[in-house]
Amino acid sequence: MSKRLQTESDDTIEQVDEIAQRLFGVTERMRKNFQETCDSFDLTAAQARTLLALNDRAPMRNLSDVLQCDASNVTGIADRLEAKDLVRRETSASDRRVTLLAITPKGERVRRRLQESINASSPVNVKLSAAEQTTLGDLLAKLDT
Amino acid sequence: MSKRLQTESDDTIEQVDEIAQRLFGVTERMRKNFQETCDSFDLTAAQARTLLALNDRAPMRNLSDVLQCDASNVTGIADRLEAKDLVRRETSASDRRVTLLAITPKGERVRRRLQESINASSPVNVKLSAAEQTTLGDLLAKLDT
DNA sequence: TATTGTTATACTCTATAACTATA
DNA sequence: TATAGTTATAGAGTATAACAATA
Repeated sequence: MSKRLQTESDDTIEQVDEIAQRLFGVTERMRKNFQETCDSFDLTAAQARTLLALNDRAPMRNLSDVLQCDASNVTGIADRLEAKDLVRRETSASDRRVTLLAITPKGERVRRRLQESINASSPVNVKLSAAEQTTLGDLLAKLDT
Repeated sequence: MSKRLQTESDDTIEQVDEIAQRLFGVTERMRKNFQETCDSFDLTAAQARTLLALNDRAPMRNLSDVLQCDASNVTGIADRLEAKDLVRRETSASDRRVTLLAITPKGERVRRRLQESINASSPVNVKLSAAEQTTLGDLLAKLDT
């Protein structure tokens, strides 16, 4: 292998590594941003994610899939959201084993403000034009397949 | 505000949210990929990150900055890497308070194979062309400022 | 006085296993 | 027999505080 080709290969590897580092860096910052927003709403990240995932109502089991955590964790999250009157537990009519988490009117108001706050402060929204956002979305979609 | 403008605004918000979700999704998969590679090398993620950060030798304090963790954590990481003969502790000649972590020949071989394995399996490398990688890198750089 | 690395300890997050009530 | 949710408990990861050695 010639020296020139070797160099090109090294450049490629470095670019891949640099992009990976930046991906982690960007999402880490967005994660911290999310955490700060959660703090200002007096919610843990898990509680906020649950609220955002709750369009209307959903089985608790369903939520553990969305949150990518064990079902046992959802119990505590639901307890604390219920204590804040942001969600309430309902027994499913069709399967009495299933408990649905339903968002309350207060929870719906919080959810909406939370979503707005997150999107408004998102670097994706602040730093990129609409066209750049589309390009980024397409590239990420490729990575996601 | 007209109905049409309202709709456009909603579309933008949805796009921002979708891109954010995909960013988290992509990095989460890369993180899992990294974890699997670490497992196959019988290293924890923290040990692997330390090894990758160690070009030659570095003060332990320096490493806690790079790893973005408390200095007290580096002690344990160094203990286990030293037990595997991948690094060794050296006292700095210029400041006897400072302990340097120096990579061993065995550590250097492992580090190289680890880096190759990670880059080769990276979605950035596998799923994107060189041109797309450059575009992605530029967009991430914008997000990172 | 301040800093490096160490130790002991505590806290958070998450998973596992056993349990109940339903199916 | 299998599944939804609960409970108790254990593990990993990380941070805080006190300490010895050195600057």
